[in-house]
This record gives sequence, C-alpha cells and structure tokens, in this order.
Amino acid sequence: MIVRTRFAPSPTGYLHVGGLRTALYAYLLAKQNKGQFLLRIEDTDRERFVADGTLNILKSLYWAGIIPDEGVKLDADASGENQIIQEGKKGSYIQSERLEIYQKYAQELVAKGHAYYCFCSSERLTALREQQSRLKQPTSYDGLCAQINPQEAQKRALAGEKCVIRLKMPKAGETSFKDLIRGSISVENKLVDDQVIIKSDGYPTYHLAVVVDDHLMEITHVVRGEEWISSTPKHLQLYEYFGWKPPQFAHLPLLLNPDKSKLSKRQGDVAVEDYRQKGYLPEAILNFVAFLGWNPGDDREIFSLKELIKEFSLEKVGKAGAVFNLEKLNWYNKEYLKRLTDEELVKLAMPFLEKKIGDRRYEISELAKIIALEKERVTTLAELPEALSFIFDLPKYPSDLLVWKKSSAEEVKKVLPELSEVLNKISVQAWTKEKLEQKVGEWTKENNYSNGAVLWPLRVSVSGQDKSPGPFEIMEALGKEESLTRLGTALSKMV
RNA sequence: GGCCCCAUCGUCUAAUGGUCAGGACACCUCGCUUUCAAUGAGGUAAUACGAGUUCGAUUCUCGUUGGGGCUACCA
Repeated sequence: MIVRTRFAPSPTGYLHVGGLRTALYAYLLAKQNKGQFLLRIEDTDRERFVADGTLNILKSLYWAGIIPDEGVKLDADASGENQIIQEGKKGSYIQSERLEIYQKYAQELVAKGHAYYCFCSSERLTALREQQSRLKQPTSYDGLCAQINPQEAQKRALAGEKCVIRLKMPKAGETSFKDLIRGSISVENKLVDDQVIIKSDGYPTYHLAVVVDDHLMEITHVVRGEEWISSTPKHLQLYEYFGWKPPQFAHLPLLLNPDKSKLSKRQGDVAVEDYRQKGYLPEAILNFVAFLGWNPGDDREIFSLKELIKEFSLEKVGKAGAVFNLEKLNWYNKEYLKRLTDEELVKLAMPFLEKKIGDRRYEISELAKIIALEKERVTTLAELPEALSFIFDLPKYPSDLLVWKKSSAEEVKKVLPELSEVLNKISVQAWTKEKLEQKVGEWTKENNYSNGAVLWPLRVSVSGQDKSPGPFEIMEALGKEESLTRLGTALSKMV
C-alpha cells in the first residue's frame, strides 16, 4: 500500500513555523516510503480568509524546499488565479471549490439519521453555554433540535430557514484510537459534542471536510498538531458512519514560547517568511524544526532534507512540546552559512546587500571576496550589510585606535609610513592575502617589530574598526589602490 | 469547571530495569591569536514530588504538582 500524506493549511495569513514542521514530517513520512505528499487548502472559514494566504503559504513551502518543482507547485491559470498542480495534474484540493461534495455527504448522513438539522440561534447557543459554565457543567449542545421530526426538519430547511447540520454522536460507549506517537487514546462518547458539520452559509466545518477529503484523497497517514487530539473521536465517528476505513493518526507535540506557552506572535516571529526576511537559510530552518521533537538517536546534528528523508521515523518523535529556541536556530544558520561556497553565498547575499552596494560596480569575484570576509562572523544574511559597511565606506575613527595596547603612538608613526612603502612595492597581480601576509611577515621579522605593533595599526587602517577580519583578507578584498589610500588616511591622523 | 495530552541539565534531547545519567545549543575557564570570529581542550548544569512493584528504578504502576491543548456555525 502506498503511503500518502498531506499538509492542509488554512489560508489565514502566513505559514507558521509549527506548520512548517508539520508539513515537513508529513513530507518525510511520505517520501521515505516512496509515497505521495499532497497539499490541500482548507479555506472553509470565510471570515478568517486572507486573499494572499494560499500564495504566502505555498511560497514559504517552496522556499523551504518541501514543495519541489516536479511534484507540487504553484501555477497561475489564464484568469491569473493561482492553482495547485499536484503529481502532474491540476488538482482542485481547495475546499471552497468542493462545496457540493461535502453537501452530498452531509445529506447522506442526515438521510441515515446520523446527522440532523439544527435551527438554534447563536443567541440561544451562547446563552446555553453561559448557563452551563455558570453551573460548572461541561459546555455542549443540548440536542434540542435532534428531537425535531426529520421530515419536518427537512421541510423547514428546504423552505430556506436558517440552519446548520450537526453530527449525531452516540451517547454511550467510548471511542478510542491508536495514535502513532502517543499510543492508545480514548474518550467517552457522551463527552463529545454534537459538532456542527455544515454551517449556515453552506460551508462545511473542518471536521466534515477533513474526513471527506482525507478519504477521497486516499490519505493513509494524517500528521497534524496535538490540538486535534480531542476532536479525533468526532472524525472517527464520521468514518464509521460513512463506512470508511480511517487513516492512521500521528499527533505532533506543540512548539512553545520560551515560557512554555504555545508559540505565539507576541513573543517573537512565528512566520516562516519572517525568518526568510531575517536572512536565515532554508536548510537551517528545516534542520532546526526537524529536530524540535525528533532526533536520529545518535549525536549527529546536521541533516540535509535528503538525509532526513532517509532517517526520519515517527517512532522517534517525542511527545512533549518543544521550545522554539532562537539560539539553536542561530547556531544552525551559522553552520549552514559556513558550508556555503563563496559563489552560493554571493547569490544568497545579494538581495540583502543591493541597497548597500548602490551604484558601485563589482565583479562577482570581488564581491565573493568581500562577502566571504564576514561569512564566519555573522549569524544571518541580513547582518551582512552592516557587518560589511566598513568595506564600502571607511568609518570615521579616532587616531588613538591605531595604537595597539602594547605599542605606542611613536611606533605607529614609524611603522605606518614604512609599511606603506613595502606594500606599494607589491604589484596589483600579486595582491593576494597569501602574498601580502608573506611580504609583511618577512618585513616585520627583518625589522624586529612585534606582530601586534604592525598588524594592529594595519588592520585598523584598512577597516577603521577595533574589531574586524584580518588585515590581509581585507586588503585583498579592498584592492591595492583603496588599501593604500586608507593607509594614507591613517597616516594623516597620526601627524 | 469538564475532557484529553505531556513531564531528563536554562533550551533541544539520548539512555525503555543495572550508565560515573550521554550529546548539542547557550554559559564559564584555558589555549591559539593584532581585534573579533572561527577553532582546540576543559568546566558548571537534569531524571518535578510522593508512594508502590523489584535485588535494583530516569525507565513499569498509582497519586500529587506543574505545563499544555480542546471545550465555536475557527482551523
């Protein structure tokens, strides 16, 4: 049997990092079994619907690399409407376009007596709940409309009276299921509410739509968040009423704020898009969220998507919520930044640096040298413009910054002019950090200077900063002319 | 309030009856070094609590406490 999983987001804004992890796990489960990973858009709530929601989510999934070109991708049709192409064919797994389907199944339930029309007003429902909670009773629908004669109810509904359709839960027994992550879970049926399955606007609620679609899409494993555990009995009841075989369920633990509450916007960024804009690499985000709740069982920490596909297993997914720890994400990002080739880095860094570079024109190789300077020093790509600022414009700095703590102003006044002369003799062709280091090193030794007495003022001269990369790599990135100009600037400060 | 889920260093976690309770991030110390970063070596730090089962519990059972989720014509 083919393993088929899905990710079914609601287009209510952006893709949440928790959603990304859910999607990733579902994707990994499918791919490692050579199965299919499908997408479905659950847009049955018109009030929370956001126009760009679907597009935003798909963009983030695409950025993260779990929607590959050949499988599922975004495609604009003739009307400019975004469509989802799945496994080669246009699949309208967009719930708002499948209303008749849910309607049909709901009617089937009504006909069988497993669901009923409910004409209660929202006022009555609110009052009912208030009363129940005042009496410290569980809040649930009291089943009033279940008493109405079905033929009469049908007639009233057909006549256009405002109504919803509710699922009729059994009042006895219990529903239990085996969760792939948590083991056996059971709930008494009498505690499960008669959930609305078709709203008064004709749209299905999540509960009906999810069951119908998962069945029709032949989903074998439902991977979703822990918040769905308590409604799973409703879903199971639906499967039973329809006579369908339910899928396997895997309820993932939640992602948490540092204070252990559910990860929320108030305490930091939660959208994948936020992290992209902040200059995090998709590989880092993916690796990081994959490890929030799962690990390979050994000491390895760095996993590519391919390796994750190979080694992921639901059995190793933990049950407890995991704090979304920015420090660890930062570490992952640095690790992935370090692994980038200079070429890859330039490509990824350009969007962040464009403004800083302005009209200046650089060869790719020059840019590569410049960007590589801070590759091991920054945490994210977004830090690059500021970190590299000293390359584009020499910062203003006080003359005493040129003096190393173990040296003196006199020594600097002596070293700098001599150093300029030595450097000036090096040709533009030989202007590489290796050659520069060799020449300056030899000269330092010959003149019995200490390394610090030479390197510190040299580095400050070309960087204008107390902290910076080494002088030779900076000079190579700067080029001979600019390097000597900066040395001249330093000299003039010492006069 | 009711129902459900969960519980190992600050954080992510390993160890499913016998380990000096391991690793990673963060933090601290030392080394390298012109600064920062990187890097090398080392260090601080955890089984929530209480019973029970057992020769022996992080591990199994129960309870307590704590945290979380659900309790909508939202997903």
